[in-house]
Amino acid sequence: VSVGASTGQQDTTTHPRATAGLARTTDDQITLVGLVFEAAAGLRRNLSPGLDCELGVGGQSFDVLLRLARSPGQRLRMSDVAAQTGLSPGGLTRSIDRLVAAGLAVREACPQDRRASYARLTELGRARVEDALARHRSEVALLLEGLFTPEESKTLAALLRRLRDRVHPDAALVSGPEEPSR
Amino acid sequence: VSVGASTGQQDTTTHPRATAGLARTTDDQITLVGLVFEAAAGLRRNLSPGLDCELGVGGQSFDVLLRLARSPGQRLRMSDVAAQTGLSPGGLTRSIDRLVAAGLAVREACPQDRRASYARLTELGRARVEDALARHRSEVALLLEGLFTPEESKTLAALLRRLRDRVHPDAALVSGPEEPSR
DNA sequence: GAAGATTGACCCCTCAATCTTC
DNA sequence: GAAGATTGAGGGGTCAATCTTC
Repeated sequence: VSVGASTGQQDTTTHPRATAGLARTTDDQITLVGLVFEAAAGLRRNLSPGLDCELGVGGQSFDVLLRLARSPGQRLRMSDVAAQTGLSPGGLTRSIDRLVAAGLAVREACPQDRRASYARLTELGRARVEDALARHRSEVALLLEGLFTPEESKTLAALLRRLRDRVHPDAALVSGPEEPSR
Repeated sequence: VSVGASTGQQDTTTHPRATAGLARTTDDQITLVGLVFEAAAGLRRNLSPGLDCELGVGGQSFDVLLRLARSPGQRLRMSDVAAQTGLSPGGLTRSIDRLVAAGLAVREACPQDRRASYARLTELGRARVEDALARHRSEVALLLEGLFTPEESKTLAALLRRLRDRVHPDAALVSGPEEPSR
């Protein structure tokens, strides 16, 4: 996808008609969506390399690893991870395959429902997540240094959270307080 | 990449210690970055199908097409498109390949620099972009209906633009006022 | 030698079909 | 029959190597 918000600060009325008839009416909403995509892509390109080398399994696995790490018992059912991360079932299967191959996670059978299975972080996996998270923190801090005041940061987070809850509500589902398990 | 901002509204103090020792200290900045990724992923999954079927060439080409459409003469040098979209040179080559195969764009030699080449939208390409943009507009409007007040929308866009300019400055580079070209 | 573009090798995701278990 | 998970096929991306032109 990726939609362009592109045009600089003074979007409208820069170029009455850009050569042909393509309207330059940059709807606020289209611009907004484009900015989200561009910001995400920019962040990704800035932050991926660090996570990649820290995890050894492609930075895209970080999301999955983090979800597991934040869950009680460091384990989650496959389909729950898929819902939270937004990955397709197939994509998640392969993602867990890689983590298993790297020794960062293991699969466990689910006694209550023999169709389902859990993915659980290994000790190595837990350690790697912590390392990667630490590095991620410092890289983010460096990248965003001086960009927002605390209030701005708060405002941005609140608005983004509202957007996220609209377009990807499952991402907010954290495993919730269950019995500490084991 | 994709980092989890995950936890719902009441982030902190939901789960004093999630079974093991992984700190639940959700730094504001980490959360912010995670929210950007989650919002972008959510928007993508909501909006891609529409663009896909409207363009016939995978919705991810929309960004490239839009950049071309917004440029004078509907053409841009390959490397400029790559910089604006954030695609790698190789990725852009293949993306243009697909557009050419679909009849939406053509390659043109650059007289001033025989190393470079232009990608230019065909008439069909221009028409498709307009159709896709129209559909995109209505889908976005539907998706974001009632989410933000105009002021909130403005605030969010301003903050996101600042973030985007930090992490992906080239995205703002629009071809700028040149001679209308033909 | 550096820059613009392309190609080959490879990684990762999605979709649809399949199998098992509810 | 529906849900959870996996697999095969295929699309689309990156990186490194290469070729041409500056």
